[in-house]
Amino acid sequence: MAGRSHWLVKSEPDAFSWDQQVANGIEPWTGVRNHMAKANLKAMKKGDRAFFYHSNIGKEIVGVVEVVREAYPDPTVAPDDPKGEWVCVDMKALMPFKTPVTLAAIKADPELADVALVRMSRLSVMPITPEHWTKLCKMGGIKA
DNA sequence: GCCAACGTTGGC
DNA sequence: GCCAACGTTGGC
Repeated sequence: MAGRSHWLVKSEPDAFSWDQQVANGIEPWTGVRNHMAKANLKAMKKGDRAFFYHSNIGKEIVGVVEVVREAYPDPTVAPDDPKGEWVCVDMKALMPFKTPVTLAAIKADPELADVALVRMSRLSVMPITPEHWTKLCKMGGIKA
């Protein structure tokens, strides 16, 4: 499909890991409390794909997920949250990377120097350009 | 365990 | 509205 966007989402495996995503199948991606990340979540369309990145432990891209439900109110937001409304999307595990792509490998590649993961390390949901998507899929040993 | 980056908070 | 202090995240 034309115009499909690509993303990268981060999770600490202690909190929510790729294995859990695979085991659960479809899983709401909740807990985002950052405005830039929220804007990215809202921009996701059904059918968009995202890399699943393990932060802190592993520090590597471990698989690909697909957006199966577009942004809706995050049920984990406290009713009295002064920040008001946050959103989440539903993700489905699509396929694992044959070879996880580590942060070190991404940093070591000049072509990937401007991937948001490197430049804005604290952002938990970020867009990935088509070029970077293709390259990272190749590095992960899967077809884009 | 430390430190850098960055968002948020609170005093003014 | 500015800016310093503080808390959180995430890499090392």
